[in-house]
Amino acid sequence: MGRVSQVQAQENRKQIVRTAARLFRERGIDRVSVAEVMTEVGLTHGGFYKQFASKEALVAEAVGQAFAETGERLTASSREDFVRGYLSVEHRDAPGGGCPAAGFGGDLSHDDHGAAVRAYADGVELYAKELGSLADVATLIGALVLARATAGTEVSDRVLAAAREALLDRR
Amino acid sequence: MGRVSQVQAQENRKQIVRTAARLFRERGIDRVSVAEVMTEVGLTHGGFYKQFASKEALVAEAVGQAFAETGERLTASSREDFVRGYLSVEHRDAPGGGCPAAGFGGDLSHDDHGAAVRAYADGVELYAKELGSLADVATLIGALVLARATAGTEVSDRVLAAAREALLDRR
DNA sequence: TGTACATCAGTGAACGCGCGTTCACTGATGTAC
DNA sequence: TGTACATCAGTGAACGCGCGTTCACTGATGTAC
Repeated sequence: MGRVSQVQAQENRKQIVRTAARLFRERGIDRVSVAEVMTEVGLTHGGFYKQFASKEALVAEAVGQAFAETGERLTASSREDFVRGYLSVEHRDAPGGGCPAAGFGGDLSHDDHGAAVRAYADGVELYAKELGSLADVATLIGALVLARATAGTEVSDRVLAAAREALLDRR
Repeated sequence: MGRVSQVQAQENRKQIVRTAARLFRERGIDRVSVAEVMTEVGLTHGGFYKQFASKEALVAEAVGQAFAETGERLTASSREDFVRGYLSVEHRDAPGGGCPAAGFGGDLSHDDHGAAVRAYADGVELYAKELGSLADVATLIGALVLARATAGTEVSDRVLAAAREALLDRR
C-alpha cells in the first residue's frame, strides 16, 4: 500500500490511540507491544513511527484518551448510578473500557511518565468534583483495584459491596 | 565457586525472596529481571533455577513475603499510628518496603497469578480485621495508589490528607 | 576419626524469543504550473 | 481542467538488546564405609 489521504491518516492515528487505551487497560502497558496495537488496528508495525515519536508518546495520549472517555460518562449520570456502575462486577471484569485511574495506576507509579501523570492527575480532580471528595475517589478506586487483584476469591465481591455501602447508604 | 552448605543455600534462597519482594514493589514485577535480583543478592543468574521453578514461582513467594512483613507491622501498632504511617509522604515515596496490596495491585490484576492472588486476598482480609471494614481498606489503598500515580502534582499530597481525615477525624 | 565418592549450589556462556526502533522502498495523494 | 513531480503514510525486513531459561561444568559439601 502506498500513501494514504491525510483524512485517512488522521483516522488511523485516532484508531491507534483508542485501541492502545483499551489494550493497555486490559493487560497493562508493559504487556502490550506496539506491533500488537498496530495489528489490531489493521496496520503493520513499521508505520507507527510516522505517527508517534515513541511508545511512551502513545502511552501519554492513550491515558488522556481514556480519561476523556470516562469524563463524558461521569458527567452524564447521577452520583448513585455512577458509583453503582463503577463498583459493579461488570466493570471489574472489563478493564479495557473502564476506569483509567484504576487501570493505569500500577503502571504509572513506577518511573517517570511525565505527560501521562498530568492527564492522570486532571482525571482524578474531575472524579473528585463529581463525587464530592478526594477520599471518596480513593475509596472507589481502591475498591476496584482490590476487587481486580483478588478476582476469583470471595474477597473480591465483598470489597465491592462494602465500598458501595460506604459511598451510598452511609451518607 | 563450588557447592555451598545447605544452611547457606537456604539463607541465599531467603535473600532472593526478600530482595525480590523489595525490587518488585519498587519498580513493578515486569520491570525487574531475574538476573537483577540475583546480582543484588550477590549471586549469578544461572543458579536461580536451582532454587525456583520459574520467575512466576518467585513472584508468588515474594508477594507472600511482603504481606508477612506488613502483617507483623500492622498488628504491632495502634489503628491511628498505622493509618498515619500508611498515608505518609514517606510511605508514598518508599514503595520497596511498603504496602504490597498497593505495590502489587496493578501487576496482579492482569493475567492469572494463582498462588500470588491467594496471598494477596489473605493479606487484604488481615487489613480488614485490623481496620474494621473492607471499605476502609479500599480507602487506604486507593489513596496510596492515587498518591503514587500523581506524585509530583499537588493532587498527591491532597489525596493523602483527605483519606487521613476520612479515616481518623470523621469517625 | 579417615578416606573415597556422590551430590548438587553456584558459575558463566549460550539459547530462542519478542521487544522497541530504524530504514529502504512503494505508490497513491497532494501540489505547482 | 490536465499534467508532472514531490511528498509521505504505510510496508516489511532488519537491527540490537534484554529477557527467561537451559546446560555443561566446578569444586566444596555431605555421606557411606
